[in-house]
Amino acid sequence: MATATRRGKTLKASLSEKPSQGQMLPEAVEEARRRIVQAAAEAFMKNGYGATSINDICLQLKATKGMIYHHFDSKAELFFAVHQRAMDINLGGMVPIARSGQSASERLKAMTEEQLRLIILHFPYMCAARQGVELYLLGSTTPAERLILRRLIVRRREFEQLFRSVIEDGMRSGEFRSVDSDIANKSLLGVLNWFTVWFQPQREKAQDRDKIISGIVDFIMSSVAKR
Amino acid sequence: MATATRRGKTLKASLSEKPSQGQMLPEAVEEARRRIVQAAAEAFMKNGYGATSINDICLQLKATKGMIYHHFDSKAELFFAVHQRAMDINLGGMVPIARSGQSASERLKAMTEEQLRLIILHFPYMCAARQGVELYLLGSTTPAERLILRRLIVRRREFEQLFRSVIEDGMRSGEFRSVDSDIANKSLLGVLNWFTVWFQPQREKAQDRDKIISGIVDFIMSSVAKR
DNA sequence: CTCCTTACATACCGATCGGTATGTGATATG
DNA sequence: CATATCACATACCGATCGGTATGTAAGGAG
Repeated sequence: MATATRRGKTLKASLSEKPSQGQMLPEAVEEARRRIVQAAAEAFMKNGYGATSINDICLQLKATKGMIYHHFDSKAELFFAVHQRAMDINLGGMVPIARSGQSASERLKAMTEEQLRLIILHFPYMCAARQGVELYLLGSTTPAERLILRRLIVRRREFEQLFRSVIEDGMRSGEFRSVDSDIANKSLLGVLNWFTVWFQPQREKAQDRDKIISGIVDFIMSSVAKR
Repeated sequence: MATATRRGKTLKASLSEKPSQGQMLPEAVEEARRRIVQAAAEAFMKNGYGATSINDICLQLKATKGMIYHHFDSKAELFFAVHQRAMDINLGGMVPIARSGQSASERLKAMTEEQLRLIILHFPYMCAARQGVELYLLGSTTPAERLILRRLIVRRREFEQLFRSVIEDGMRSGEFRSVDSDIANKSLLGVLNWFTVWFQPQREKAQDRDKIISGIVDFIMSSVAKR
């Protein structure tokens, strides 16, 4: 179709340096939103949610406040989008492993390993997500923000529950020693979450990363292994 | 001396509900500073450093901005005082145990247990201190703030080094299995630091607290124990 | 071509921020 | 008594915040 051809050209044009104004394709709009969320994630990582201004994100994005508010209603909703994306990544990575037919210890090992890789690969998102959890748990939010955060925390709990289930599976099957699964789970997540604080993606080299990952996996597996 | 007697009376008056104005005793000044730092710690815990305004602290303290700025030059210095106090508590608790003649595993167990108790006991300070570490590591600070934070991080490292030394002692003595002490240390601290995020002092009852503490200690000890 | 919508950019708003300048009442000093 | 100082309280400042109102250029529809 002629329309399709024209659309194809418009799409390519919109994906180049300067996107065209006026009516855009859904894909181009999606791309614009994606870029904003990416810039927001990086800004939130650097400054924290509270200390990040919309202007900071504009600077990162090399765009204006008008553009951001054209796509997102508020700073909170932008943070929501970042956190949402992080949970998509997390759940998308963990669910297949959790549902695989492997043994509990194999699954736990694969999950922690993959989770650490995902954190490194999507570092700004994961940093922002951790901040979201902190904000929610410490309860320092406006009612509007809290409403938005609540939805995210539901998915977060789903994510955390995956680890807990595997721990409990391992205890039932006798692979793991007897532990308080709730405490073990929170401690495990503490190790992973704190990783987003001290790890510096731009410093560490690839081989060091593998060492770090295997070291943390080792730490966690040992904490639930039988003596 | 007559002077001493008068001073004694003034001190008592200053420690009551409404402190007297005009010239105050050093002890009373110290008490005023202590109350400000306490209020600041609670505010920083609730809202985070960036999102906490001096007015928030005033509200918590039921005082005015004038009073706070009479005792502290800036918000950063106030945060510094909170973090400093937290490190006093931490080092004051850990050093004696670390230097005791006990075995590495006894020391590690005692240190984590005591650290968790200290976190619960001085919760606002510990939450603020964790935020300080995050702020520093993520590097989102003004040059002035960074200068102040740097001094704190030195003490923080001293604190963290205590755990690391014990881990290495345990490996040398054969009490612990062979691990990457740096990774194990950071993971251990992750468990402790994340505890300040998910633990809610006002909810948990005393007996539950003991269960939580022993659960976390168990998790950590197992992670370094020999199979 | 005109007209409308989209996708921004620009200019601006009230609120709030950290910080300061100044006023005020109590007390120590001489 | 006068005077100085301390310990605040009050009033205020420029800067910056999240958010909005409006202008404008680029398409698509007819």
